[in-house]
Amino acid sequence: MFKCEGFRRRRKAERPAEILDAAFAAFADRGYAATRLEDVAARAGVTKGTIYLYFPTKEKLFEDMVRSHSAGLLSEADAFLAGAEGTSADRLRTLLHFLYTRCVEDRCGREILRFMVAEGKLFPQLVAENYRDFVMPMLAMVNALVDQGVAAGQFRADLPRETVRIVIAPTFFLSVIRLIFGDAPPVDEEAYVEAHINMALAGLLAKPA
Amino acid sequence: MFKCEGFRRRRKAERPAEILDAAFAAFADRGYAATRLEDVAARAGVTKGTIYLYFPTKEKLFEDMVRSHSAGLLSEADAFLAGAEGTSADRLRTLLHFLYTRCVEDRCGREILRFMVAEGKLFPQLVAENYRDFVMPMLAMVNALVDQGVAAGQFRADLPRETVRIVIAPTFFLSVIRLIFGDAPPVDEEAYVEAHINMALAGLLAKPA
DNA sequence: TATTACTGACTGACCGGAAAGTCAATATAA
DNA sequence: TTATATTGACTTTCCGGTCAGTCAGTAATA
Repeated sequence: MFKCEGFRRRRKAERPAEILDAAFAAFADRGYAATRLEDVAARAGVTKGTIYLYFPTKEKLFEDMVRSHSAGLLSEADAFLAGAEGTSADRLRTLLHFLYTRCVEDRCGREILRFMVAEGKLFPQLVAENYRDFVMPMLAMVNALVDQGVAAGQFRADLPRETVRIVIAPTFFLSVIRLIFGDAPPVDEEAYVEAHINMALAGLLAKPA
Repeated sequence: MFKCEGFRRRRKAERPAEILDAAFAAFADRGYAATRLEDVAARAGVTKGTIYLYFPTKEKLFEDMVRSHSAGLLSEADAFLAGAEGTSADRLRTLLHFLYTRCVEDRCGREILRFMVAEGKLFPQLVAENYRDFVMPMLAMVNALVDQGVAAGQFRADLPRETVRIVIAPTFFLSVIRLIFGDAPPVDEEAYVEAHINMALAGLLAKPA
């Protein structure tokens, strides 16, 4: 038997997401330990008691927040790359562009990285989950792209293992820079991205015969 | 009139360093907010009251700890690079080797990065200091190396700006990986370093005529 | 050398405020 | 009137910071 839809019911359905969003903002701002649940509550426009109607503890709230904010990134990457056409070099450019916009530019992607670095020790399960569900498939995706490039004769055949991680490392570096320096990082981002693509292709492309 | 040297005097001289070391271990383990001064005291083999004989507040203790643990890194790098001989490529290898051993392998270097990412917002002055005293001179050093390589005709002349940051980015990436995953990171480090040097040189070296 | 007086590094009990988590009371939609 | 989403005061625990007291180690005296 379904209850009638109404205002209270709608609130109840929306509360968890509202609280999770508030939690993201609060935890990102001050870190797990220093964030008070009353801060989270205030941001969500409720009081502390309400949070406990939907989340049993502060820890669980944090974990659910990270999960809800990292889900979806991967499928997005998949879709983004599936639509990419052209040479292997073109597809690599597309991928790096995606990483820069979605994982560096976008605050959510960055802050997830901060949570991993800053709070990972307290939430080892969350770290493992994130690696399994996001990092590994992402690396596999890049690996596949590189393998295709090699198979097509466009990329060098003698690439050392781990080359893929080297290729994407600069995106993480810029993320870290922005985590540390906020939105006014001491880096010329446009030139940085250009230098990155330049160097990645120099390392990957097969020498013209 | 100088007092006689004695046991008590010696302790007093050594206490600050002992407390700073204990603080490093404690803060690195649990983060700034979650670390209790009694943890620090216990690690140093004293009680909380003693800490306050040498440091006015928890914040100041943290700041002094970071300063004491990041000082020296730069002069070390300077010395390391000054002793490097050979081609520009050789000198670059030497530099990357230094970064990997001193800033990635060594726990101290890594944890400083964690402090910047995790606690930087609370200690903006510390961030600025670290950038000014360590990151900037370090970048200048690498820049000088690259410029020499270009001048000597060993490196390409048309390198985009920010290339230097791209070159050292993979060392930071590995640091982050180890901060997140501890001492058993899901990376083949030897292959990683090889791939890094390989790609850096591919991007930098002038094409043989 | 033996005794005594003194110093100061160190202690640990204590305070006040803050924050996680609880629950009886309230308010409001139906 | 009933059901329930929400509140906010309350309890408990914890921790940064304080300070009066302790006692090992040193110097002065006999």
